[in-house]
Order: sequence, then C-alpha cells, then structure tokens
Amino acid sequence: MFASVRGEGAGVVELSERQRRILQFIRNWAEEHDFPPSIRDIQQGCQVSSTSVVDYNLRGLERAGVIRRHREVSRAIELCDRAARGRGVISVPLVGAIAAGEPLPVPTAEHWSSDEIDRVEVPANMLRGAHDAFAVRVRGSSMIDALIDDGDIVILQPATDVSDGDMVAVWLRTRQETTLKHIYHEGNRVRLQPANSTMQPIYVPAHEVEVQGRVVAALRQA
Amino acid sequence: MFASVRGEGAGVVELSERQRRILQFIRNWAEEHDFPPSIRDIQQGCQVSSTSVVDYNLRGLERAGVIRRHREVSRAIELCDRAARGRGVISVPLVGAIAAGEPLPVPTAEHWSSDEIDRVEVPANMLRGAHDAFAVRVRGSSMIDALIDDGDIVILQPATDVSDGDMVAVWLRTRQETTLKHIYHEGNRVRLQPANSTMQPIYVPAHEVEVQGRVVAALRQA
DNA sequence: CACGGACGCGAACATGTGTTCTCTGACTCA
DNA sequence: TGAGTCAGAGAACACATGTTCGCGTCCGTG
Repeated sequence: MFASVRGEGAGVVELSERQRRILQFIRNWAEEHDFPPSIRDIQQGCQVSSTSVVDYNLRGLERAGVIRRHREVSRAIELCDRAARGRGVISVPLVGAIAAGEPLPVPTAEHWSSDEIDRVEVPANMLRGAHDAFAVRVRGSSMIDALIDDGDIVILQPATDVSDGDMVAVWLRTRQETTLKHIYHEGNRVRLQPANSTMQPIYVPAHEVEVQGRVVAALRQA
Repeated sequence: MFASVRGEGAGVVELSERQRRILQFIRNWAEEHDFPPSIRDIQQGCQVSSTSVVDYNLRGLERAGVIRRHREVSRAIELCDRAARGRGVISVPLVGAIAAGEPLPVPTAEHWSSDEIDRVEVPANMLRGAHDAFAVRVRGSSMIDALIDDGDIVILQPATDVSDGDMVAVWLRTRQETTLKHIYHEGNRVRLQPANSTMQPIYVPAHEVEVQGRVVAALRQA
C-alpha cells in the first residue's frame, strides 16, 4: 500500500533545489486550479528570472521521469506519480450506520446512483480496485476490540466467501448482532479473533455466522 | 464532513445537443490527459467547423454554470461539478515510522519538496485545510489504547499549543516515549486520556510533556 | 416582406506560451 | 591555463490559442 513515489524506470537522478521547488509549485497549482501552470506562471511563482531556466529545469524533471510534457502544447504538464497512482479518489456511498444488535444495512442500486445520499471519498489506492465497496459509520463502541470507535467509518466490500485471516463484518444469528473480527475456519466452527490482541477470540458454529462484507479500510477523523 | 454531492445552485438552463457533446468531450479529455483541451481540440473532437462556434457554446456552458473559464489563458476550463466535490486528494509526506521509545520524526522542508519520500494520499475534506499536515506509520502495538495498531497511518498537523480534548502526539521526557492521547490541562499537570474508554488516564507534570502534533486523522487498511 | 435574434461559418487578429539562441559565470579536469 | 560542462540570464522567435468581426442561414413575429 501507499507505493513510494520514486523515479521511473530511468536512472535515479538527484533533483536540484530549484527543481524541487518547481515540482512543488506545480503540485500546489494543480490543487488550486484544474489546469497546469504555464512556464511563465512557474517563472513568477518560483521567482525564476527567465522562462528558459524554467524550461531547462522542466527538461530535468522530465528526464527524471517525474513529469511528462507534450511538445508544442500549452500547459501540457502531467504529474506522472499522480497518474500512476490511480486517479485520486473514489466516491463510495455511505449506506448508513452500524451498531451492535443491528444487521448491516445492505447497499442497493439506489445508493450507487442517487445523489441524495452521503458519499465518502476514499483514495483509490486504498481500495485496490474494489469498485463496489461501500461505507458505514460505526455507532457505539461495541467494535472497540476491532480498534474501531464510535464515529469511525469502515469501508467494506461485499463478499460472502472469505479467506482465513480476513477482517470481515459478520452477523451472528444467535446473538443478533453484527461485529468486526478476523475470521478463521476451524472445522465446522469458526474462530472470530478481535483485532485487539489483548482480547480473547470467540468461537461459534459455522452455520451461525453470516459474512456481510470484507473490511477494506477504516477511516477516523479527529 | 464528507459533504454530499448535489446539483448546482444556478438557474437550470437547457443545454443544446452541441453543448452536451462539448461538455462530454471535455470530461473525457480530462480523464485521459491531466490538462483541459484547447478550443481547437474541442473543435476537432466534436467536429465543429469553427473555433468561434466552440467559443460561442462555451459561453453558453459558462452561463449555465457548468464550467468556469479564465479569460486570456490557454486551456483554462474548469468543470464546476468536479471542483465542488472537494478537490480530491492531498498528498502528504510520510515522514517515517513512530514507535514507543522514539521521538516523532519531525517533518522538514526536505519532506515537502523532495520526491525521494513516500507520500500518502488523503481525501482533502478529511484535512480541513491543514496544508502542512504529515503522516507517520505506526510501528508496534503500543498505541493500542488510542485504537491505533501496528501498520496504521496517522495524519498529524504540527502544533505546539493545543486545546483540551484534542488528540495529540506527545513526547514524554521521563518515559522517553511518544504516545497518542487526548490531552487535558489540569493546573500544572496534564491528564492524558486514552481514546479507548476502557483504559485509565495517566497524569504527568506539564513540563514533562512536549506536544509534537495534533492528530487529524487515522487510516487503516486491511 | 422586413426585422431581429439565435446559431453557425471562416478568417483575421492579438496575445499567450513553448522554444531557441547567445552570452555569463562557476566549476571540474587534464 | 584552456577546454568542457552545468546552471542561469535575457531577448527574440515561432507557433498555439483565445478573441473578434463580418457574413450567412434559419426561424418566429409584426
């Protein structure tokens, strides 16, 4: 996860102070506007004396594989790392809240299309291509042993069959509650292991658990 | 947080067939390249006979509030709906790992400009404008009472003075370790309250704690 | 029909913008 | 010391690109 951003296949070239400043300026500009800066924008923003110097350094950045330019085209600077890392964010539907004692709300087609519903933005690289993931907000601290607190947001991917060790959301029929645990199949029963290693696992018959989704990620905001 | 994405506020103007085609073309172009198309790109792509017609229709789209243009600037077309949905991700530097018994690595200018360093993408709306935030990866499970496990990533904002109740990273001089806790000033000592309400707070003299940053968010990936 | 407005066409125009050329200074290496 | 390279300054150049203007077509109205 969070792949490092280094030079492309090309040899690792040291970037000069000025080149780093320019690169950072391009990043900031892209944050503010929806289009890249021109050479003269960079010249002003980085207090460079001449456009030729900007061009000179851009060639350096290009050779280092950090950016890509299209000749003869205005403002045609692409940041390679951004393109490589999967196009920013994916917006997944926030289908509701989850609390102990309630089953997980199931995402419907409604959730995917409608704009009446809150959405959560998740960096694409955290999802690893799970395009049907959805989010739930956790209510109460019953998930505390999964290191999930009240208010946290959990990203889930629909799944019915899972591998040992996966963190999953399971509905426990007899207990009438949903919980987040690492799952291990042991014969005709399953072991549900809390993420918090100081707590004890619970064992339940296999037919009593109903996997509702695999946990892909968790977000918490202070 | 996580504002929902709804329609524009401006008056609803019917778009002509041509305007819809142009708008769609701009969207597609933005997907492929990292910069907007020029008027002549649109002309070719939508098979319009003249650049003036493109300009004419762009004015219409602008009046409808669908796009925004900057005069006298090449390729300065912004899609309003995209901008409204929170500007995607912000890339913050991953300055290193944090473990009990070690002080927090302090972010330097190096981290912000250099591309030698790993970066983490965080949805912009989780940062709330904290443009100097940085990230550390947690090593070991010593932060378990803050609901932070080995491998988790914590987003911090540099801060020396903080308000009661803030979750902060503090360096405890006598214990020689860094920890994540909610902080409360109580006279000349401070109470450090674990995020995990089942655990007990610790009390230390005020001069023994050194705030290293305020916790903005935490990310975990399965 | 005359008229005006919406829409489109093509070409010229003006400026934005990438590119290139020459000249300098600092540094390395033989 | 002199050739060579790197990094930069400044100016000019050439093309890319936004803008404008005159003209034509279609349509609904008086």
